[in-house]
Amino acid sequence: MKDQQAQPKKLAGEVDRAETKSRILDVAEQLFAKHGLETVSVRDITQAAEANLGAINYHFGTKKQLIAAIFDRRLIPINQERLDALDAAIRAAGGKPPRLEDVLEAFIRPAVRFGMDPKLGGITFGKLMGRCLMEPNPELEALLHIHFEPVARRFDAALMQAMPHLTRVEVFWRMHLTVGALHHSLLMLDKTPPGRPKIVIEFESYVQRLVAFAAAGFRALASVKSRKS
Amino acid sequence: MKDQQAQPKKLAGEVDRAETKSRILDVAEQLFAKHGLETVSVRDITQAAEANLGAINYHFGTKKQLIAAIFDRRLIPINQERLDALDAAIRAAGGKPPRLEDVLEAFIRPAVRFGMDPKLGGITFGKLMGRCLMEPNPELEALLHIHFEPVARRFDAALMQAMPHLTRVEVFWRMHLTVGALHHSLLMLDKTPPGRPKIVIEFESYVQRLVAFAAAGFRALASVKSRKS
DNA sequence: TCATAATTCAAACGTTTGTATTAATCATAC
DNA sequence: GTATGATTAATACAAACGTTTGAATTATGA
Repeated sequence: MKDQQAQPKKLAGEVDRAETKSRILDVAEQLFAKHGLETVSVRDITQAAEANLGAINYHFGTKKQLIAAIFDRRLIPINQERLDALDAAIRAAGGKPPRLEDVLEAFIRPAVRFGMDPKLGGITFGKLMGRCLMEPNPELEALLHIHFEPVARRFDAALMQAMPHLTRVEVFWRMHLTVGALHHSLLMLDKTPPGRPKIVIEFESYVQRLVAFAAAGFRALASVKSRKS
Repeated sequence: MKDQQAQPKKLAGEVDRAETKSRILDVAEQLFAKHGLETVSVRDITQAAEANLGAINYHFGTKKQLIAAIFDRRLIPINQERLDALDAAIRAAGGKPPRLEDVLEAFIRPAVRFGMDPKLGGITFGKLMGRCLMEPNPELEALLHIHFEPVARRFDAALMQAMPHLTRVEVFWRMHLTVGALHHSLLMLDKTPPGRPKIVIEFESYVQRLVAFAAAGFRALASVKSRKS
């Protein structure tokens, strides 16, 4: 019935509209980002994607597997670009420890770049990611762990080189503060500040702000131990 | 039937166990913090609280009103303590602008203090708060807005005095990065770092870390505009 | 053209959800 | 005690959920 879907479609009258499967992926990503994983039902998705109710179960198996597919599609390129950028930062340092700002930028920039505007308007996946980092769903947690574990390992090592005075636990700590700030800001980007006018974000300066904020935090906390406690 | 619940109970054989209503509040707070608002059903709560299924609807009206009651119970004292601490910081400055660290500590310390250990083990409300800040539930958003709007207004003003070079939008921005870092860290506190041993947190040094991280971020970003963009 | 596989479709399944209902129990005031 | 209002209890309800099913439809390869 649906076993050999290695080649879901050979070649036929395409161009009319995207395949059902990818249409569902796009629509589901947007709805999940806007309203949350549990709030959005498979009926919401299939209706918005102009597909049949059974389409999600047919193409993905279950709702959870659809969610996993959405994360796979975004997280794999994001984390690949992170590792590439980290390699470049280490290479640029030429034997010496990499610059703290370069390491942080290697981590932050891909999240912002892929988090926004993949032909869908706005921040979409960035918001989805922010929400799901906070959610207690254990299966989702396991999925994210698989994606992030190798990335975290390499960035931890690089950060310990860039900040030799910090222990592993302290780097772990500060990195989590950075991740929190990053994703919270991605989520808040389209909220209006106290003064009504909508906030405008320019990609490059946004990344620089985040990097500067995080880098300062890393350096400041390096001396907190000698100041207090 | 249940209209005049001004005096839910006069005075009788208490001490055996807490009232049903407050028992539900405690249990629901813990379950919501651990598993999320949508995942936990009213049946989960009433069973864990050893109450009848109808108890939530009887005492609170609806599940959403129970959630609102949970937030009211914690947020009112937290934000009151924030405002008191802010007053103290301004008073301590004696006419001059308050110290940045004092303002940030006035905001952060109550969240950590009330977020953890109100006779329940662990971080409980801190986690719940972190999750719900990210959630797209519009009614919840409205509830949080009511609680935070006056607090945000006063802290914005104080931060603009402490950092006179920053515009209102820039303060808004940085404050959100700080809030993101704060709540993400509260959520992550009981996760284990890469090295297996569970992380131990000491209240005072934890607060100082967060304050130092945020203050450094505020100061660093003050000069980002002249550096780039 | 015909057989075969892939996809779509409409309908139904069994759970679980939050809430409402109605009667029983309890404590208090007269 | 007895009447009154507050609480608890057991059950019922309609709606929504994710998933399954089997037939109808479409596209593909011989």
